[in-house]
Amino acid sequence: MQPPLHKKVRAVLEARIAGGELRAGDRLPAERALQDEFGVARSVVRQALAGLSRDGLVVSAYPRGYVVLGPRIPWISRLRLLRDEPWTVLITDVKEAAASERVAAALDVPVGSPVAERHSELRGRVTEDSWGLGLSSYPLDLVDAAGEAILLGQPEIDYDDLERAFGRRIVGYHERIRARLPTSTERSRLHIAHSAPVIELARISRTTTIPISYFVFIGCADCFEGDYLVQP
Amino acid sequence: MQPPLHKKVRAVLEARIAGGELRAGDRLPAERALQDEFGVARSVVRQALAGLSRDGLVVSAYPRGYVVLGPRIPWISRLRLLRDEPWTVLITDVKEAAASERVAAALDVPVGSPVAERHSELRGRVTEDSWGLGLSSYPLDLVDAAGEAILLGQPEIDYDDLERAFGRRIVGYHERIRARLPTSTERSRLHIAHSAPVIELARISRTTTIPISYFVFIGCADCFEGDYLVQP
DNA sequence: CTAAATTTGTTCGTATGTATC
DNA sequence: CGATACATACGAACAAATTTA
Repeated sequence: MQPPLHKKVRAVLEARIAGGELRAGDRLPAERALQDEFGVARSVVRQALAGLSRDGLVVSAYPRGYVVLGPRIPWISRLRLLRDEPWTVLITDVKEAAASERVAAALDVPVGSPVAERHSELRGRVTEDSWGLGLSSYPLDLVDAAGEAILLGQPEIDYDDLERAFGRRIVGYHERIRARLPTSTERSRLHIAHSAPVIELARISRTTTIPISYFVFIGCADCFEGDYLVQP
Repeated sequence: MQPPLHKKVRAVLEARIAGGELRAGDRLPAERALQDEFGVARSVVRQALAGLSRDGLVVSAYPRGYVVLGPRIPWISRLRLLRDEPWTVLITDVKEAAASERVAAALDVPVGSPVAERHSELRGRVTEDSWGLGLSSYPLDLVDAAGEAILLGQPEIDYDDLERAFGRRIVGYHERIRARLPTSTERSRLHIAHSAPVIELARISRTTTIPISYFVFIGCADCFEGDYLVQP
């Protein structure tokens, strides 16, 4: 059970964009050129491009190729940062915890079940302002020791890691965006006023049968916007 | 230059969901069954299903078929209504106007150019509460008389109408979601408190070269959430 | 101004893999 | 274990739109 080809192609292109090899405004090589380079069918290349387009990294400039839009923040690629300042992601805490009611409902496990929690924070690199708070939760009663090591030990986790930890393929995720006023905790951690709204993104990643990850990100409403490219 | 097949298939399935022929929780016919029914290739069926899935109307329940999630509000299908009450859409005003700075920037036309404006309102059918306000703007200097008639005359406009009015294919759109506090006008029209945030969705539809529609929807933050299904 | 080249979009057909029941 | 149904993958051809020669 190896990862599908289109994911590999996509990962390579993503790395080239993140690494600066392809910059915003650049044109991607033509589909047929990528087809030849990777030795795959054109449909595979197109699947990869569709994925990059969904995440806002590239856009089709038909019929002049695909244009790079620029790098995004990993795992919240559909939230666009409205600041020019460079940012940094801090993993502030990684621990085992008992599932709260909300997490339990999202992950479809009993309240109090063991979950891995990964707290993160996004902040500006210059001003050191905190722009957003993240929390990922993973059900621990579904993984073995090796999986637990991935979820609780690694500095960073991407989707491939997640699939390895659970030994299952992620078939999709469901993302919800809401706006609301901040709680007092959020106000103090994000240093925002009582009346400044926050934007909340909640994502449940699913295998074919069960949810395996619940991610919530809360950011200042004036720092982020949801950003979706849709091809009808 | 007729519309692509996958759009036709999608339109038929959309109509079946909107019309109640397919209800939430139902399973869609298998891809191969649809392939036979419509007499198209399976890739075409899959394109149609991918589109429905993006709009939150169906979801893949691999490998048990596609499941219907239920009808959505047209042209804001990616905003999910958080109320159970039935809703209704009112076209409150249709007129020619001069492009404001914001509209002009979005549509890439000079400030003051003629645009068609379509104001709409979404409200609960029982309580008659107003939940959201919509405004679509279309550049009029790019259409002929027939196009103008469509943009300024028809009761409802969908994407096919738009393509007819401009004689060009819409290749995609860019949707942005933001949260903010309401303006005084919005407060009074939506009957919300000063501190209750609103969610703002802005969408630019584009042909290959130019934007041809700018749509802004503003809703109470506690009435709507962005709702995105992503298949990585 | 026209024609060719380029590149994505659409569509077809087929085959095999994989998860669920 | 077999049937079902989606996921992945290959290959090919033509259409449509833009740029270039």
